[in-house]
Amino acid sequence: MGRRSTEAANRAPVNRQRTLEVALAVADGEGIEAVTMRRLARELGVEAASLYHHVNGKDQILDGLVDLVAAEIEPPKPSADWRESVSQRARHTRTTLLRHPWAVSLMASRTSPGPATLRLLETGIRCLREGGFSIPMAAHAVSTLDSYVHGFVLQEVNLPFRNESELAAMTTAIMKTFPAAEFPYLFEMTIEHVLQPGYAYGNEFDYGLTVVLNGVAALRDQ
Amino acid sequence: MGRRSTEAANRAPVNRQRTLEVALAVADGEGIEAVTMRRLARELGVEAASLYHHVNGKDQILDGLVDLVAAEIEPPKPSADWRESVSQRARHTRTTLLRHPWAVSLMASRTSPGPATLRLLETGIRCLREGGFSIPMAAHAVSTLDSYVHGFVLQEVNLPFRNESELAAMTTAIMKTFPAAEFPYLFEMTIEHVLQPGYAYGNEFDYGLTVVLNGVAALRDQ
DNA sequence: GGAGGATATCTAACGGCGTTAGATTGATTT
DNA sequence: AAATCAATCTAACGCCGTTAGATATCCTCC
Repeated sequence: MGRRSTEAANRAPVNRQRTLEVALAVADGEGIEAVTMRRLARELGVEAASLYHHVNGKDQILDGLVDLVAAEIEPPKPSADWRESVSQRARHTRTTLLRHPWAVSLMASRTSPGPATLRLLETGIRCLREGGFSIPMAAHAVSTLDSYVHGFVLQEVNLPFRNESELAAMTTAIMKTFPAAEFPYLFEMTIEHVLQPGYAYGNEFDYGLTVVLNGVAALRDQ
Repeated sequence: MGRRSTEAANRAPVNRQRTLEVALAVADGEGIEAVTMRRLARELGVEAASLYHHVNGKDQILDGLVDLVAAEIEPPKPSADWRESVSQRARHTRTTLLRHPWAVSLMASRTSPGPATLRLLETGIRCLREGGFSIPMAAHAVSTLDSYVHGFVLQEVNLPFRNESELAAMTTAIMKTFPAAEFPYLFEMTIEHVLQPGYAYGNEFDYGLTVVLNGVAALRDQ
């Protein structure tokens, strides 16, 4: 009967790339845990088992997602100033990862890097090497920088609050659970810094980035 | 019949703490994905549903695991030198997390911090404050440091190789997949640095830590 | 000592997951 | 028209976290 055939014809073809696009949309919209074979299949108008003709398994989908996100990270503009280009790369990495909050943990845990992931690394090393870093110092520097950026964003995307009042609610709840005498410095910082109007954890990023860049600059001239 | 009763008597009592101990052992031995309600129950000589009388759900077990690991991180020895104590705290954090490779991602993603987690944070802030950091500078510093440490260990525990020869196999495999002209700096660094005898990614930690400490020191005197 | 209630455990099931085997369909080529 | 081949389907397997409700064990109080 032709019904099935017209349905199939009206449907965009299922393939690896379309599957990844759908997976990206689902992950962004409802979190990475909503990315299931059955869900992607439904989204593509197909049954779960059919996906295995286009993709080796879920792991390959996750690898593909990571590389999609890596590809989205805008490379730094060429600059004579290594500090500027390295800093740009770090900031672009962060903003991109914030758009795909599920991606940080995934990037670290995936096993086989895709082309975009390698390109991102290449870019980082290039900025440093062209800025005068020796090979070993560039290795130290890129490891330090990426560790900082990934570590920061990892914490940032997992914060259990999304605005100042939720933060206030959460911190005061924690403070009520424990006697103040037990964590004097923590409570002091909470009250006099974190709970001050205008505080946002994300603002710490630039301070830390400057710290790391300053430290890394010393490596260059070593 | 008394058989069941003696069995129950011979069995160590099931409770929250024992459940967490078993969960820790299973996670260390076979990875966090082996920590399932059914598995923990089997390990405790009980059915899965029974666990729900001692624990609210799997999330609570994961929270408990994170705090167990946090409690294991040895606090730095009191020292007049903030640099030394902060550095010790960072190194202890790393070595502990390396003993429980599943813990890094979990620590970041869990929502409600336990007492040991808070204590660890308190310790970090105290080292800095007693070392002469103002409240805002201590906030910047502890965020930067912990971001770096967690970020580094996150990459470290997810490395898809465990020794020099596996690293060599993997890197050469990657290099064969892509044309050398595409990633010149990356390949250069791989060949002239990473593949040199004695290289181990873990050694980068101390370089980065020094970098961050140097950068953070400038915050203090700002 | 027995009754009653609390606590702990059990069995059974629900809906979901990734994955596989094997049948079926549809289009393309011979 | 027959044969081939890729794409899809149905059905199932063994896991998962969690819940409802029956059952067993233990402690307390009369």
